[in-house]
Amino acid sequence: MPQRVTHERAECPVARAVDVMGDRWSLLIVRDAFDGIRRFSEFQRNLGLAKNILSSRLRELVAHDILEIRPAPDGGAYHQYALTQKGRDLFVVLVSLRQWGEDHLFEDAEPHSLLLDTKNNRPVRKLEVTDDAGRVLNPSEAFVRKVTKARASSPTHGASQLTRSHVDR
Amino acid sequence: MPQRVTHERAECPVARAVDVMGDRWSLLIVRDAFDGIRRFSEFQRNLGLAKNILSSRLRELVAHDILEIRPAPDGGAYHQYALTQKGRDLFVVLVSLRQWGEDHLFEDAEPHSLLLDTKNNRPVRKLEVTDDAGRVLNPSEAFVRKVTKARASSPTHGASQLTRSHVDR
DNA sequence: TAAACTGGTTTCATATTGAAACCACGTTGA
DNA sequence: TCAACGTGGTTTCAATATGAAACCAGTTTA
Repeated sequence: MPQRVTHERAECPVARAVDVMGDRWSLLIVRDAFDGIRRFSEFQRNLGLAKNILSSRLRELVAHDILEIRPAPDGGAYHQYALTQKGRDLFVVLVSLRQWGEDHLFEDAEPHSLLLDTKNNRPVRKLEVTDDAGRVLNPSEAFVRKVTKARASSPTHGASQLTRSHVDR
Repeated sequence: MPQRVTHERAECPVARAVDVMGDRWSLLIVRDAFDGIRRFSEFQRNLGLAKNILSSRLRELVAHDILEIRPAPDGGAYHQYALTQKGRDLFVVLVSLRQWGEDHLFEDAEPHSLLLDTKNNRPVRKLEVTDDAGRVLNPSEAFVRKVTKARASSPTHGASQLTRSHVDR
């Protein structure tokens, strides 16, 4: 009985983020929102996904406070889906995915859309991971420190949090 | 008849990237690979996903040249899954997701793992999108320019590439 | 006032996911 | 030496998610 595996309570922020945004449509919906798309039918036309799926994804994104519903600005009957601050903060994620895609998912001569800055119409700079002094870090120069159990007051002291079910799946 | 919608040939690099990495497991497998995980059973134990799914995801990641299979370093019978350069280039994507998760998916007092730089054990700096001169850009200061049809030699001249099926779905 | 559009929901078929059983091979270790 | 165990899977089958299409109520538009 496969119920969807969830990482909602994971201690790893990547896992939680993937839990929320790690599907085939949510990130593309947010991308379109950055491009100014606001209405159901626009999303649907642009993305070419089924209406029921779009409906369900929009509902989830609103529930996660990534999009919010606003009344139509012209007083019309419909409403809009707009990015919240939490949604706008996905900008870097989208840019990183875009840059990786540009670098690795297109043939050399193949054209792709470009992210330009409004001021001088030039491509955005390549993102880099840096230390707190601004020095560029490659993957081998960083590591993940697992959450440290609260010192001297650990509730479930010795028991590893990594313990998992022991069935053979 | 729902066959999986694909964005393989999209002109938008984000769409292609999501097509490859936009599922519940691929990014987490790559995350674990960054943490030094190499073996089938380690991935399985760490992620707690079913073996058939892991098997299929590893196969896809290898097919996409994000992971590669290497012989066991100790000459053993098993083999390893190691990141390729294309896989290592996902580092920024993972870091951006991590930072978004840290900022928006944890309660204030709730502990989470941390990405530190090896040199001085301090958290990595927050990623920022900048223009080509290094000036920080917020989402409203950038825009996507769609691929421009080759000037003066457009093959399918007037036909919009955004045309989609017209059925009501 | 009828036609078209908007923003959905419902229905139903197919695809994907997940758990568990199974399996071949290699290694321990008694 | 041979039984038990671990590894790295594949197979089977049930449950869930996705997608296409039909449907629908309310709103514009002609």
